[in-house]
Amino acid sequence: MAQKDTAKSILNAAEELFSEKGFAETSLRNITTKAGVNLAAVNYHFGSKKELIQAVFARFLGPFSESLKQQLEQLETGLPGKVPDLQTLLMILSQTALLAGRDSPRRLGIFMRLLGLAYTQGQGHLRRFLQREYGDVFKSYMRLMSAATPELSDEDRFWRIHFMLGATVFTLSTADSLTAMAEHDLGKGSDITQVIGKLIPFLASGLNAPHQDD
Amino acid sequence: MAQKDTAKSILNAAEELFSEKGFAETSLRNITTKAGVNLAAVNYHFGSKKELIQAVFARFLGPFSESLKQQLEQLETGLPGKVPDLQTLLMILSQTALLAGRDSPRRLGIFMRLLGLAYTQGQGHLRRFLQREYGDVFKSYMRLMSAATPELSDEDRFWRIHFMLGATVFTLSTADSLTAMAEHDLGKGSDITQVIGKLIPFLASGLNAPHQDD
DNA sequence: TGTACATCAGTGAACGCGCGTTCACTGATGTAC
DNA sequence: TGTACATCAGTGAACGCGCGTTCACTGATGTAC
Repeated sequence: MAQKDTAKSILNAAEELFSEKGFAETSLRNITTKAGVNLAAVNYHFGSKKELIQAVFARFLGPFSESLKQQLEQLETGLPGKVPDLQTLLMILSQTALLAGRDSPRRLGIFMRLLGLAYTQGQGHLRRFLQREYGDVFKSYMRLMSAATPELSDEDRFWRIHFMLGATVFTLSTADSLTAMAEHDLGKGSDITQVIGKLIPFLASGLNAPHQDD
Repeated sequence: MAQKDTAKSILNAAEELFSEKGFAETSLRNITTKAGVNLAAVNYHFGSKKELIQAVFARFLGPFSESLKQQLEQLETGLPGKVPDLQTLLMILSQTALLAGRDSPRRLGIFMRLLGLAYTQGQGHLRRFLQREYGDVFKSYMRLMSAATPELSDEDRFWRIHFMLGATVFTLSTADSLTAMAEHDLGKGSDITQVIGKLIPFLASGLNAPHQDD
């Protein structure tokens, strides 16, 4: 095996296995067997299992957040002083995500599953890592979101953005089994681009729902 | 400790720890220490860790599904031949869920976190168990949902129901940290009933979004 | 009413196993003089 | 150009540890005659 291939095949195997089974249920022996490399190579290249987990996220989120940052800057210089509308913002986010996962059609689904796991499983180190590395781009995007929905109260916007996040992470992360179900029950398969196409009107409509008093 | 208390305190401790850390990350030693019982008591009362996990779900879902089944039957006998509308169906579901978690305000959030874990973590045995035990009530409810949204194509309905499910499971399962965030960022706390109150208009609006061609 | 036995909830200690990590080592490649 | 040394990627075997499970056992309660 040529140099550098070892680290790469560890990342590939880890990404897939983590997304299928979760972090704790996936052992380094699972990963190195699948990758066809020596067990000790994980600790040699990444230091520890925790750092391997972070590296898996960084490989996806690094390019993604870079590309998102550029898009947002272009928007600013293209239309100085103007605020992009909601539709534009949602499109930018989904296009950037699709682009970041373009290596394989399953990649985005796999990554969404990882993101869901990061939220639901313990892994405090992972949340701190994500916050530290990508917190700034996230905040920029959120500022634009606020500007694009001036009619919403801060409270309604806060909650509805999280409703959107939930619908997105959950359905894209289970997109594999959902499309299989749709194929079986309705005779209509779909790929992740089509699912996103169905998701966006749902999200936009939910976000703009009339305010309802408690 | 009086008889039967041992099994109950194991269930209490397991429910809480599983929801905090996931199934694999929670050891029987964690659970029995927290419950203040002997390690071997888990296998004595439940047989194995897998069966303990199922028992945790059964304790919540048993009463929940019974109560939901009754509500649906009452609906049928109260308005024979008529189909309940979407608003009614959503209300019934959320009321039943709130009722099933009434022991403590945190209970419903805890259970939603468990449900999210059941989806995202391996646990094939758990999905089979849930399907076998509660598949029928689920199907009845879905039939009513279809009847209540005749204007939607089967495909749009299928996907939008899963978008709703995602938004619900995700936000209710992280409701603790989200309300803390809302309190910190906006100075406005909220309990789970209020979150559901905000969620329902979002879901109803998303489900009824205009159809958009791919 | 008293005795013998059965059932039951719970216990303490040990079992083998797979885990993440460590470490001394190898062999190939690069660098200095 | 040749030799000595340093760096680097990767290896094989072992480490101690916490895991789920098992098992022989105890002591209290219930049942039969």
